[in-house]
Amino acid sequence: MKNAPALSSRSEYAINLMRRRIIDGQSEPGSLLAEVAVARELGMSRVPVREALFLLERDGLVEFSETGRAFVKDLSPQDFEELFTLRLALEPLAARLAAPQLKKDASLLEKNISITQRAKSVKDVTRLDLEFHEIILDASGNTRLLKLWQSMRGEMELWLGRLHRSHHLQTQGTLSETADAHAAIVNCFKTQTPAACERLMREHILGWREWLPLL
Amino acid sequence: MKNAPALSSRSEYAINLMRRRIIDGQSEPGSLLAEVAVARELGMSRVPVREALFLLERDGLVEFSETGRAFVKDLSPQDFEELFTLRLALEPLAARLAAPQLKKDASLLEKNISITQRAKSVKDVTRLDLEFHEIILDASGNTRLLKLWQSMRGEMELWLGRLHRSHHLQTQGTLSETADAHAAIVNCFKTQTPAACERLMREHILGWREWLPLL
DNA sequence: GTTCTTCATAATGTATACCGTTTCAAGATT
DNA sequence: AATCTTGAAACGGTATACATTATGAAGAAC
Repeated sequence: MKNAPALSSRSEYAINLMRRRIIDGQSEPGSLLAEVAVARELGMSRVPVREALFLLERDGLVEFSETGRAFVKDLSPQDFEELFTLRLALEPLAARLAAPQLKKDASLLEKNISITQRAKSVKDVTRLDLEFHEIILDASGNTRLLKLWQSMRGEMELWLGRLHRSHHLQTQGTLSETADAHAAIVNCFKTQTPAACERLMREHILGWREWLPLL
Repeated sequence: MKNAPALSSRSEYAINLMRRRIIDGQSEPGSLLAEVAVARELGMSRVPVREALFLLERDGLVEFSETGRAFVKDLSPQDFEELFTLRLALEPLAARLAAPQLKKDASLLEKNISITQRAKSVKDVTRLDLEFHEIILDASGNTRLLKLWQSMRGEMELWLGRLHRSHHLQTQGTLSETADAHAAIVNCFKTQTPAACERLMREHILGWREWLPLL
């Protein structure tokens, strides 16, 4: 038809494009994502678009009405509180489970920190921060735990993106503080017990929450 | 409790049927669920079947190969351990969050217990047990917490179903013990603090784990 | 002005058809 | 016997077409 779908499959292409548009705020929260309109714009049929919308709903970036229409998710402060509550429940657990593995090999975390220290934009640091945490979830060895966390990641990116666009968070302090806090966590993994790692991660998440504008 | 698109009839029908077949063990673990075959058997086209398979994957009853073929999930003991770990993380939290609400009104829980006391089959008690817990998750007021739990429910039913079929659990003791334990939890909600409810729920989940054959 | 009705439009639900890829077993090769 | 080919059948990815329902604005009734 029109433009060649770059990535492996069309639905994957549709997912990535819509995902970015939603997180970057190009798609208005609450706006309708009609299958035909999206399909025509992306140069494909409704079928892969439909599939993409299903997967984006799983990631919390899209929500369906009772009659099956897809809308760009409009997160509320309460939604964010829910996400925070779940991070606080899942991440310290993941840190404890991952501790034995990360004590042996924390190279991925260290590499992430080293890149973070050189990062310049808030956007990059946000992404690297999430990746740091995801490395830990992955190292926990609990595939379901990882998947649950990943299912919330999109919503967190969405929330943080909107926050950055509206509030212009002060970047100077947070950039280095993020790397420092992460370095402390890595040190804990290398020298302390799993229970200690769990406690530190809990404090880290609590601190992260304190940081954000209350809105 | 509506999710995703309307699923007015056909895809919903397909979901319910396949779901039951998988949990009841009529569909062999690891067997292929080819879209054409299922569609022809259920008297519909591939489209609603395809949608049903996607949603069943979200519920952990189906898994896709890299090339997109759907198979009946084959749970391993490790899978069950993961589920247990997550229940232990999420349910005590839910109990604490739900405590204020349930202190005011525990009628749904009490009704569930009353039905459980009169239940005869292990199958019924298993279902009522899960419903009891889901009532608490629902009362927590955290919609994401509830959804995460629901996404694991299918796998738990699947595991328990296979367990019952292979081990013939002794039913006499567990039937009444389930109702008794649940009654104690309700009493805790009505008279104790949220933190106490959280601790009791943790003990309850740990006890539940002890019960099951190790396999 | 407000509420109810109507109805064209728009959107999803579903079916069918085509195409490319994967699969797997029969046959070839060593 | 074990391994490597190979090709037809099976299967999923996608497009298109049709069916059904929801939506929302314009008009009717009060």
